[in-house]
Amino acid sequence: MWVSETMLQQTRVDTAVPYYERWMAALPTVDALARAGDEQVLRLWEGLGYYARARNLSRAAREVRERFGGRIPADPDQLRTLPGVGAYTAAAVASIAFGRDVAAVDGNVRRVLARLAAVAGPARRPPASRTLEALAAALLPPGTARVHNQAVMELGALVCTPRDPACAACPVAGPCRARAAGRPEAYPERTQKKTVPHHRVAVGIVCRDDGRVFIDRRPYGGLLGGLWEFPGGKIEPGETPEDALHRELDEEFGLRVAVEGALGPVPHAYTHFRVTLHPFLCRFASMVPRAGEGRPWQWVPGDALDRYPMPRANRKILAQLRTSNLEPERKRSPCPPGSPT
DNA sequence: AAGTCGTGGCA
DNA sequence: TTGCCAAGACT
Repeated sequence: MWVSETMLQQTRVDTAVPYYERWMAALPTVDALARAGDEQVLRLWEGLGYYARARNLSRAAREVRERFGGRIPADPDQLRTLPGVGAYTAAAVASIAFGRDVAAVDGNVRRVLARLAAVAGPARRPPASRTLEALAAALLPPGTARVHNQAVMELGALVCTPRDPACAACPVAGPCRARAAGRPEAYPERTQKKTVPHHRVAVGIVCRDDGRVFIDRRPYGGLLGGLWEFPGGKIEPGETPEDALHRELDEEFGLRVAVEGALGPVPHAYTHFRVTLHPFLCRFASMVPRAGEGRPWQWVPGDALDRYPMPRANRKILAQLRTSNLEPERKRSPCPPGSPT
């Protein structure tokens, strides 16, 4: 339940299911998770997004071992102290896995209750959020949390949907005040969205004559933290993609390359900005590594790239490379033949 | 309180 | 193409 609820944060069930099956097969117990390395954990998580969830999950497994004797606590307040476990996940695990009588309030529940009681204001922020939490607790029939929580979430997911809710099929259409008011989809109130910035990024697939490719590891804590990627960086105003590539490779790694060809631009959308990747196939020329604490990097065989956790956008580039005619003349071995899974 | 943090499906 | 959003947590 803990793993599945974590995977389901901001993620659709259909998306999470195959990841869940694969994860539980590889790491079936808290102890197995506690002993697993971040490399394996992130590889299992690759493609699901919000990678802090995976890092927190393995950290929390170690805490369960050390602080709770290897037993996942049943008390929501204790669950809540584990990294990555917030109010919703604590309540979901406590109620569904352990039968505790606590209301789990997720986005579905907020929407259902906001409509049922016509609660004004953005549902995720006070004072509406407090009203909705109190309402959820008050409407929870004692002794039924395990089924009740899932029923309300399911109602929100299948019937009381964000747009065009199926009120005709709703078991609580009668007392629903938003429906009575005529516009159920007006609840909960939307918060205004900002227009997302768009960045252009140059990316280098840098190959050596021995068929190895350069990758670096993104710092923990930030965007795509802990994942490996092809080097590169933001294209500044007035700069060509190729100029940006040479500048970034030199600045970050002291890496000099010869560009052998360009791949098509790869569009990719993150949560709060969009990027267009401009990938270049490059031949390694020289490298004078920077002194100090740069980010980790290494040369890996092209066919080993699928063993490293990488961002989705990098996999897109790799897939494009395989279907292009841009692969360079080979001296000894292919560069990179990598067949990502 | 408001920003950060992925990805894929859909209109 | 663009915006919206989906079983949130953390800073």
